[in-house]
Amino acid sequence: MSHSTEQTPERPTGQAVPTSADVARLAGVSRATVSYVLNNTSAVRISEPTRRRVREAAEELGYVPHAAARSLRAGHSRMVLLPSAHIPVGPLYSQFFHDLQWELRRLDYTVVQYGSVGLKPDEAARAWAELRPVAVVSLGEVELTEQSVELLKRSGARAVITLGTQQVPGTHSLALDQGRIGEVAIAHLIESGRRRIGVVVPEEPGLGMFSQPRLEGARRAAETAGAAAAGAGADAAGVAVVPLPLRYDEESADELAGRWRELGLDAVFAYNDEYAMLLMRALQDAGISVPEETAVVGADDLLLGRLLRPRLSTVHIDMVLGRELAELVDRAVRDTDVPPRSRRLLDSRVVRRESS
Amino acid sequence: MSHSTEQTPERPTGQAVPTSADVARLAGVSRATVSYVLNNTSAVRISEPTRRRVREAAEELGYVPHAAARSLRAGHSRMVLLPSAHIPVGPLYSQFFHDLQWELRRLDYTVVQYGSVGLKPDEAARAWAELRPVAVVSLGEVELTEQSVELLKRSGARAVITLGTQQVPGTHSLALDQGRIGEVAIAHLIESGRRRIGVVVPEEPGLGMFSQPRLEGARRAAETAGAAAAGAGADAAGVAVVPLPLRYDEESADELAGRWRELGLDAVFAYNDEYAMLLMRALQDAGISVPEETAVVGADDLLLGRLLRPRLSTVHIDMVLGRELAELVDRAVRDTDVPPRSRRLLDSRVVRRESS
DNA sequence: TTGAAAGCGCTACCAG
DNA sequence: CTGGTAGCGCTTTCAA
Repeated sequence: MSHSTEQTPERPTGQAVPTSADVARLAGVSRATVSYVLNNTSAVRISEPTRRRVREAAEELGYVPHAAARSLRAGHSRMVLLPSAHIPVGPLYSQFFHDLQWELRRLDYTVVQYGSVGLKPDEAARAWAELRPVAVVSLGEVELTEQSVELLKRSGARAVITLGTQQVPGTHSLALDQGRIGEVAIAHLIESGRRRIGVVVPEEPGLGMFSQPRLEGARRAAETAGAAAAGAGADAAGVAVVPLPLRYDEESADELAGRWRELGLDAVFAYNDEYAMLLMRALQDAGISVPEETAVVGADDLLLGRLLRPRLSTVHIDMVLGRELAELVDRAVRDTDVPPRSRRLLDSRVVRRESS
Repeated sequence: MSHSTEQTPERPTGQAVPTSADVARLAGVSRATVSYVLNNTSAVRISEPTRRRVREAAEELGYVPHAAARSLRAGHSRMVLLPSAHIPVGPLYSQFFHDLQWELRRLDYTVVQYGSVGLKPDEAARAWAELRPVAVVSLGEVELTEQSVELLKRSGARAVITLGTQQVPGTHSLALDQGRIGEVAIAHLIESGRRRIGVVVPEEPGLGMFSQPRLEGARRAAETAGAAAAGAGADAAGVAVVPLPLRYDEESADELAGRWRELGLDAVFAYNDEYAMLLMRALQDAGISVPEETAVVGADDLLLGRLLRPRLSTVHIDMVLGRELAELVDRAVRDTDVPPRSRRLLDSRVVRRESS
């Protein structure tokens, strides 16, 4: 209310974004001093009165440093970029995501999700590179090619980390090992004496990344069991795995249930709990008894599985800790020489309830 | 493989991020020319051979422009910042989110989600302001105060848009009107002859923003009905609305169902379909018949509601179009003088099935 | 203890 | 048609 600067009506609506120079002027010091004070630069000693004047001036003007200018000067940023696309994901995934962001922030990174819907891999990588992130953590929504990674690294990214099945050179890839989910599900069903096992493969776009590895894992488990049984001379050699395309709607489920008997299946791994609920309903409506005639296993261990009747057996997934990943990012950023290696960070186990 | 620049082994691992100067050098032109070519500046004509040389050089080096430098120079960015927190949200919300991003990108904005978990309103606003976004679209995860908005605007944000119930001065606030959801649900139940109506209020943190308005809407509907009935001399004056705190787990639901009869309720609006499923299961297990003894209404019109028995009545929510919002953002950014006004962009209607 | 000045990468004026 | 150059906001030597 009492500042001489008020008499400059050249900018109608207070459009001027205050800079450190403005702060310096108001505090009667140089821009350098402002920078020292506001960043608590320890290498230099500023008198307490000066500090206060600077701080008050900054407060007064509502000064906020310009991140772009800062990182331009510094030659690097502390931005971790998480590409995000449109994937329908459950509470597990989103919890993990949340933890990751939280931990990265604790380590003083600026976490930014970059919506990359509908961009081709190289376009996407380019767009990310423009922001000069210090690290990119791709949860697999967007496919990374080798040259994408190359581009990112050339643009200053000190760590590129991928979650998912892709194994791209130059990245730290954390295998979420979706295959294991299918594997344990099918192993459980075989152990329960089932022999012709359906595996639901959602037709929704964007889910292939999860469903394909699960299907492959299922096949692996069947082969393993077959080989073991053959070796033992048992009769289990003939385990069949049948892919079952399914859309997430009633019509598709009813259609599938309608031809269930001709498929001759005695069990199904339904991709996840939600698809399991859908399919189980359709099966029951079609007069197929669960688990007697057909066993059903979901995945994700959602609450809703316990609410169904029969209670749904499911694959419980231990999601990688956001904390662990955050620390990997930090280490990779600090020592560029952490060798890009793969680790598996997801384990799965069957929770048997009543549907299998 | 054949460049004279290869003989500069000063930087071991190709650490150098190529700049426009590098491109210029390689192409044998000035940095200005590089800029013109790469931005297709129409105000200036560059010969085709030169253009090609520049493009090839850029390609060669893997040059990617530095967004920070660019926007520093330009004095503004085209970044739209979406604060994101940890809210368990359904497919509606995430579809909307996706559309919004898509449309904003079409309008040539850079959309960035900024994880703002655990930041106080003013800290958050400051962090956002450092990035100098041209617009901020808060979907309500983080509370915006009047001075937050002031700060953002002073930092160059030309539009601050809030979705949610908050009505902050200086923002375009799009009322998602959660209240209306409770309103239509309760109106429907009253119309069906129910008089003592429970309203589930989730205890999960972060949901208050949705649940409180829904509860208030429910109360409003009850009052309205009461007044109308009193005016008509009818016996409906005594509509009671009872808040029912509930955690999203079986224990909490069983506990609630256990004292259901003493609550003397003949209907319940269960916040959404998932809570409805949880509660309905608990009620049925406790021997309460649905809908005879107690009617149940959910919200969100999820597929799972149709899979339940009885089929779940629900409130279908017409979510605001991402497209519409994107256009509002664009208009607000271009004409600063679009008056910040409120609009309601969500409508709701009851889908009656079997549970009510 | 503080100030002057250089320069990060980029674009937009003006000269040539 | 192309090149030189100033300057966006910031940090950080180097001098005073």
